[in-house]
Amino acid sequence: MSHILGVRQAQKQKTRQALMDAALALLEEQSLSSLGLREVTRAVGVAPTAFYRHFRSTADLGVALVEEALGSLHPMIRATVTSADSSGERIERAVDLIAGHVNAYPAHVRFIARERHGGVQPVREAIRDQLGRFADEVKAELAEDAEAEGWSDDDLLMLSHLYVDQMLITASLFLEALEASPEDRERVGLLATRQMRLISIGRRHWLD
Amino acid sequence: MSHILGVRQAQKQKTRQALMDAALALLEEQSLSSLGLREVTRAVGVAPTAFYRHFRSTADLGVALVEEALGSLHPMIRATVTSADSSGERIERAVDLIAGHVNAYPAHVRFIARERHGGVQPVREAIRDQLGRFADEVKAELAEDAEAEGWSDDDLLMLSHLYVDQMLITASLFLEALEASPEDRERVGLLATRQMRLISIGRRHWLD
DNA sequence: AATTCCGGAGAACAGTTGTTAACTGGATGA
DNA sequence: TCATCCAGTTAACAACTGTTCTCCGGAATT
Repeated sequence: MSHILGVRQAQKQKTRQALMDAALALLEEQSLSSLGLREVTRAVGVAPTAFYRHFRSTADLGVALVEEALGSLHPMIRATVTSADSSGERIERAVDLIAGHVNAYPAHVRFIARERHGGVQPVREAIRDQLGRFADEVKAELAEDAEAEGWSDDDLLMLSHLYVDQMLITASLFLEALEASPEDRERVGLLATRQMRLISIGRRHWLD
Repeated sequence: MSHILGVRQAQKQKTRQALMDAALALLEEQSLSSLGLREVTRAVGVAPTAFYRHFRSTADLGVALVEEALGSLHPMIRATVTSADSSGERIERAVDLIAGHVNAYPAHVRFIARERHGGVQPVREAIRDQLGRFADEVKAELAEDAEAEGWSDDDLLMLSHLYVDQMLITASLFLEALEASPEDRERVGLLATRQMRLISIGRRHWLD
C-alpha cells in the first residue's frame, strides 16, 4: 500500500495534510463557502500561493476532506451491520460505533453534517456519492439476512437509506451533546437506540 | 391583527422584505456565513448603510429568515397530522403537503436544510427551536390518537422527532429533484411514502 | 405651520480577498 | 557532478469587505 516516498513528496504530503487539518479546524465556526484560501495558509504558516500547489480552490479542498472523512468508514459500517447475533445487540453496537466516532473525529462529523446541504455543489455531490455507497453496502448486508426474505431490491434500498439517514441524525445529535453533561449524552444514545429499534420493528412487520 | 401602518413604516417593511428576499435568492448558491451585507444591499439597490436600519448583521437577517420560513408552517403541520381517517391516507397527505411546499417555496426549504447544521450559531439555534416546536405539536396530535394507548411521553416525543426529521429529509429530496424529470419526482414521493409507512408500522407494533 | 423624527445616501476608513508573475533553493535523476 | 525539477516565497494587483460619521428630505407629531 504505502510507497516509500522521497523527501520531497513526503514534505508535500505533510503540508497538504496541514492545510486540510487547518481547514477542518477553521470550519468548526463557519461554512466551507466562506472559507478563504489565505485564511487556511495563514493558519498553517505558509504563503498564500503555496495553496495552489495542492488544491485548485477551497471547494477542491472540501472534496478532499469528504474523502478523508468518509472514505475510511466503509469497512467499519460493513462490520457493524453484519454481525449475525440479535437485532437489539446490533443496534446497540451501531449506536456505540457512532458515539465513539463522533468522540474521536468531531470535526469530520461536523464538516459532513454541515456541508451535506451546504453551499458548495461539488462537495455536496461528493458527500451524496459517499452516502449512496453506504446505503448500497448496508443494503448488501441486509440482503444476506434471513429477514430479507421476500423483500424487493427497491424496498431494501429504501430501508438502507432510512438507516443511513438515521445514522447521520444520530451523529449530529451526539455532536451537539459533545460538551454537554454525560447524562445528556446518555439520553441521546437512548433516544437513538429507540428510534433505530422502532425502525427495525417496522422492518420485521413490513411484509404483513 | 394588521395595524394600519403609516407611509413611513410601510416603506420600511417593504425594504426590509426586499432585503430578506434578495438574501434568500443569493443563498441558493452559498451559505449564510459567506453572505455579505453589501452583496445583499447591492441586489436590492439601496446603500450598504441602509442594512443597519433593519438588521444588526447578516446572522440577524438569518434568524428573521428562519421565522419567515418556518413560523407560518405550524398550523399546516397540525392540520395534516390531525385527520382521523386511515393512516395510509394521512401519510399520502403529508407527502403531498411537503411536495407542494417545496414547489411553492424552494428557497425557504433550501435555506432551512442548509443552515440547520450551518456555520452560524444563532441561526442553528433558531431552527432547532422551531423544529422542536414542530415535534411538540406532532406529539400532541399523536397523543390524541387511539394508537397512543400505553405510550410514554418520552416514546411519543421520540416518534415525533423521527417524523419531523423524516419530513425534512423528504423535503430535501424533493428539492434536489425540483429540476429533474416528473418521473424522478414521483419516485421521490414513493420512496418517502414507503419510509413513512415503515415507521408507522413500527409504531403500530411498538408495544408488542 | 413649525419641529422632531428617522430611513436612507454618501464618502471615507483600514483590512481583507483571490490570482498573477517571477523568483529561490534544496531534492532529484542522468 | 551537473542540469532539471518543483514546493514554497515574495511582491504586487484590483476588487471587495464591515463599519463609522455626517448629512438629507420627507413623514410624523405637536
